[in-house]
Amino acid sequence: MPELAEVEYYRKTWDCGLGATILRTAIRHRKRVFRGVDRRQLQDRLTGSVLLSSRVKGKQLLFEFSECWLGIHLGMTGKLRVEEPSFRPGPHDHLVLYQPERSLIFSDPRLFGRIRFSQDASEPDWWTALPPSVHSGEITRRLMERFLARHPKLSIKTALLLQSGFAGIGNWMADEILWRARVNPKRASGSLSPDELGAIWKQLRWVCQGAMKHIGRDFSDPPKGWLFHERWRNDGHCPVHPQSRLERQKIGGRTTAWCSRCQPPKSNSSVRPGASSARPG
DNA sequence: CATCTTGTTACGTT
DNA sequence: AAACGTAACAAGAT
Repeated sequence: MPELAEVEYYRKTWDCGLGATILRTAIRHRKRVFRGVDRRQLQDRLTGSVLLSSRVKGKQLLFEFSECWLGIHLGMTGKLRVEEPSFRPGPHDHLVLYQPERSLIFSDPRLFGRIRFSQDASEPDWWTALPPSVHSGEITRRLMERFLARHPKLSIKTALLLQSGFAGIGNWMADEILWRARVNPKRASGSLSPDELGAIWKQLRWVCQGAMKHIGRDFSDPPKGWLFHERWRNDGHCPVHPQSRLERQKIGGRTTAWCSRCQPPKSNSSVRPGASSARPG
């Protein structure tokens, strides 16, 4: 589930543990979320250390401790949460950090998530090597266009899901952006006009900002009018064309929803009914 | 029982 | 060498 704003929300759930010591830890051994990590070392280092800070980059999380760094990727079903100090982990609770006043929990039933670990003095290499978040300001329209030019044959939907270029964008955000930009998800990245690229850029920023404001703040849904509310439904309809059933198809292996009226297969740049009033931004 | 899933990654092909 | 397409990963929901 977690994309940009969901990941930011989960990052904040552990804020209550900032400045507090880890008294002990519990992990589920033999789980693939720890692949490549020395579990013993992880537990030794975390025990007695203090949670100092946290940061997010795309869908990746980094927690700074006084003795080490803990990286978390939530995968498809990962979550962070907080429970009482006496918490007893269940089958999907892979890492528990016990503090005097609470326990911090990482759980992930589907095991696509991943834990990373480092004892380096400064930010670990695997963190600094990650591309900046798509909404960070380091990503410019020029960078976006250069990235798309390197993947000219990919559908724009598939390209938006590449974390090397759009760190943080996930399946629903990509659909939301393309619907608002009125670009058909199957369009080849290399076929997009400057106007279409401009619309994608604008809506990319708008959707990121809106997601952070609503979901990132308290995990509340985005406002009415977002494709978000319709795209999961089997009988979802376009928010601006209530009579138009959303198209649904797999593109690049992911379920994609779009409105055939807003997002026709070929661009029709001449006529865009309702373009000015129907959508924010 | 069959099919679906809001994410990567490995691997073979172009 | 890159870019590209697809299977695989695992487990719960429908």
